[in-house]
Amino acid sequence: MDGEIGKTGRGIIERQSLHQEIVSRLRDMIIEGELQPGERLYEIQLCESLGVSRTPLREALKSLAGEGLVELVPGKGAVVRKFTKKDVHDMLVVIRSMEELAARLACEVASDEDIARIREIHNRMEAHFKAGERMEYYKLNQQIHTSLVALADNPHLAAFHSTLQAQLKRIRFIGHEGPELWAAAMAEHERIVTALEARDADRLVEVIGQHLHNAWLRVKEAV
Amino acid sequence: MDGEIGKTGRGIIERQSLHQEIVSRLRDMIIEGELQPGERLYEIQLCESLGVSRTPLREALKSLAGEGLVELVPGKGAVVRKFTKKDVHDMLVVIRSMEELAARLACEVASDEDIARIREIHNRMEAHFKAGERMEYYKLNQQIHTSLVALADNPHLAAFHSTLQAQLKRIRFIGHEGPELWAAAMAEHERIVTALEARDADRLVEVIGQHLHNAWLRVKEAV
DNA sequence: ACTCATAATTCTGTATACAGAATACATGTG
DNA sequence: CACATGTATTCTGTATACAGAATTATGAGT
Repeated sequence: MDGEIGKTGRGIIERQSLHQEIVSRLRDMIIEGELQPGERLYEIQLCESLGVSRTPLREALKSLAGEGLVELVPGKGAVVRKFTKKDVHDMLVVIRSMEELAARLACEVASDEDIARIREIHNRMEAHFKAGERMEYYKLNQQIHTSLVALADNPHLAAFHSTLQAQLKRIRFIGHEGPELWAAAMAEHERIVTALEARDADRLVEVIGQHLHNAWLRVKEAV
Repeated sequence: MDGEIGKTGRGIIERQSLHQEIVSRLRDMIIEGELQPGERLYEIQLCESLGVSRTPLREALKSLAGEGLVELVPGKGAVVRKFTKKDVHDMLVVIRSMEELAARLACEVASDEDIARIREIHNRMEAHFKAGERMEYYKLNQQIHTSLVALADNPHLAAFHSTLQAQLKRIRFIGHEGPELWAAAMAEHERIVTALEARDADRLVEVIGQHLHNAWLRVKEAV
């Protein structure tokens, strides 16, 4: 594979700052489980596999620490952050509250076009669901939640939501629910989009709350 | 003044990692307005004033970028983040939602001793209010909000709240309300603590929501 | 064989050095 | 005098080098 990024990306786009590239690269490695929770990150080792020197790598690790994906132990270095069951629960409580807030705001300020776009994503997601394409479904699932929060037109809320979602991604990646739970999640999404289209804030909040409560039930055993 | 930190702190405590020291030092400089919003941060200049080399300084800037206090413009470096009126409003909306969530959780899980400790902080704050000691009041004000969130026993919520509070600190620092607004804020705090002691979640949420809504009214002109 | 001490190695933390990009300034031209 | 262009300087981005701490390996003593 040889995934060096040091000399790639020189083509059409003038490269979007090496820093960002290292960060998102490492983020993906953590989320996809290539770097496992609790695993110590040896700098030189990572440098070689990424084709970068230590200085930018260390800076990237500092950024990831800010996102809560790695932990910096002084004198020991970086470790992939480990989440306990309580951590996951706590995070879901917070993300639920954030999405509920976003829901209320979105019902007020979102344009009809924005809402239509959500419906469109939802439809595509349903297609992947029916086709049993887990990965594609999963990605659109993330996207629909992100888009919903974006409708609230509150960048700060969106930022917090985004980092929380990144932290949870790793967990949800594991949480392979069976077909019946999957179908239930899909149905919840349908209710969410419907409530949004009706701009029924109270109902939307209730449905989203339920959806994330169920999300906890779905993953709680897996953690 | 000569506030170098490169060779200090070698005494009793073995020094709490230079990185953290630089970060909190810069954070203070930003919050207290020594580094003004929009101001470009020249690395070498900062290095000299802090007595540190560029490498750890740059790493600290990356951390601060994660906290949202500085902005990293690729090819240009770090700039103290500038907040618009909408930014401040958006942040207060989010922090309000977080504190409301914390309030509900706190009413359930907080111990009587924890609540008593909040009352104790409140009393000290009231004393400073009566004595007209703004700075001491201000610090305890921050502390009481932080402590309230801590009662919810949700570290993730607490972390987000903390970074938001840091970002807002700079603003509130400016927002010097007159005596009558100050008294109103004090009265709101009294109601908050009372509701907490009664573990009346609904009322607590309402009062906190009002308090932060008023906080917006108090600072909106100053931004 | 086990334990403790000591040496060797490895890794982190920091400083310095160099290359490329951005900015500012000065000079020349219409 | 305005504007463009070339040059010089400054700053960022990255790599390398060195010092100190942590970890692991080694060996002597019991």
